[in-house]
Amino acid sequence: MPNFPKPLPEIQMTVDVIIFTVTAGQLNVLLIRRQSEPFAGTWALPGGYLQADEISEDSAIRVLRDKAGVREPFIEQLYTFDALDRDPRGRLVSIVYYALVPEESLKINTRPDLQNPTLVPVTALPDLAFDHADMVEYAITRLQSKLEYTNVVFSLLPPTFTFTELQRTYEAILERPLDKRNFQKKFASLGLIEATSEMTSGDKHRPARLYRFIDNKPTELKKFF
Amino acid sequence: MPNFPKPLPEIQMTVDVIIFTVTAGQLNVLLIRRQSEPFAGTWALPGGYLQADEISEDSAIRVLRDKAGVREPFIEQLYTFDALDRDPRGRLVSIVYYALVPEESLKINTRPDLQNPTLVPVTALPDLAFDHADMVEYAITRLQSKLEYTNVVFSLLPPTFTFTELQRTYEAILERPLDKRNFQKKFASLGLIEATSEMTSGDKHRPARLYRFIDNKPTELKKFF
DNA sequence: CCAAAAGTGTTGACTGTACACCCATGT
DNA sequence: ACATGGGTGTACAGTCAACACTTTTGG
Repeated sequence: MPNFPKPLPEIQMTVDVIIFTVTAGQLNVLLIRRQSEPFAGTWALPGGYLQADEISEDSAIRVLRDKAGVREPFIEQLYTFDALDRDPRGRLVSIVYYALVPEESLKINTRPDLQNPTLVPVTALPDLAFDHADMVEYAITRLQSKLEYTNVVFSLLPPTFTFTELQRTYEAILERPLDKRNFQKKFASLGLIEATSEMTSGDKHRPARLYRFIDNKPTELKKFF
Repeated sequence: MPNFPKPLPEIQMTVDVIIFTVTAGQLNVLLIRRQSEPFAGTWALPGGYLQADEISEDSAIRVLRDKAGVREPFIEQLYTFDALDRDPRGRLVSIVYYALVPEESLKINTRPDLQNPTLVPVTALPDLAFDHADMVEYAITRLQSKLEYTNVVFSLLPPTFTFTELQRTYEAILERPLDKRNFQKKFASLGLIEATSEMTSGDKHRPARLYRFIDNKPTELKKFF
């Protein structure tokens, strides 16, 4: 390639991961507190250097395991951020992934030596190190549109769930209320979920039917919402 | 980050670019013929090494200028490919962009010392070097869905165009015929284009009205097709 | 006058949206 | 008995999809 000088070794690569989960009707992101400079003490996304013998997706999966105790996440590459000034240490290119995790499969160990991994609602994000705020913003946009034409929501829910839990998950991410009757009609007609014979119990109201996803595989749909 | 060893310098980065244009009702990709090993003599996407002082998008824009003579393209990051065995020379991570270019703004110089840049219809792609076939396939899928909910098609058309040219562009990319009356109704109702006072002439049939896009900025739309 | 592409409306099916009341349970 | 969320149907509006003939030009 005539007009490209030879490869330069000064560029280093990192992988950052945006771990989403929905708790109590809120969309949350997992953040860590940086121990070292730059941005020591500031909240940031978990991540690390890309290893020469590891693909970036595996690297992201490793971060998920170490920081959130999650083993089989939904994970997808989001974007590669490579602005020249994004890291004061020099040219660092970051391949960013986002992951969707059901609340109950999270096993977060907030030990300081693991950088205090903490769930933070996206509606109340603190200042973030580097360009991590841009990354989160972009990931939310992507997640919102992904919800509308795929079945990825199953990655955020436990094996069985009520219609209301499903609807609350959508509402948390789309940040708008949905009509209960229309939501149920729509979802029922998609054929993605089926009723189980189980009902909730112990709540101080009428028990709710539990449903499950028929297959837990990412699928594209025509239209959604 | 306790469980990440220190940065390793052995990873190198490249930028590859998928340049799309529509000619004669066909979607084409610009390919070059590799001069050097590996894959010498094989068709490949144009690209080059990422420079330490240049962001990947500018690198992609430079490729466009050098190989296709294009100055103000629509360009978007597609995906970062980093499989361990994607390049026999070692660990090379490629940030891939795709660009949309109107036929008449292309100035391709097929000189062998510029690696014979050549437009090839996507329906008749030769074997490609590295994982470039995967890249093209993914880019086509992305382009198809992008067409359905954005106005990016303007990047593939000249400043003024007929309704039929617009429709043929959609058909070339979506790879299916569209109904003429429904297409015109739909597009007219979107308010993206306006009639000029000009008509085509010299064709051996009735002249057609020429239209233009009201603004040439990427815009998201509700629904499209 | 023939060939070629331009231009133009209507109908029926389907999909989306708005909206309110009774039910089953725990306290 | 009351409070809480569960569960259900209808009507109207908007959008989508199918479909064919007349017009204008060049040759």
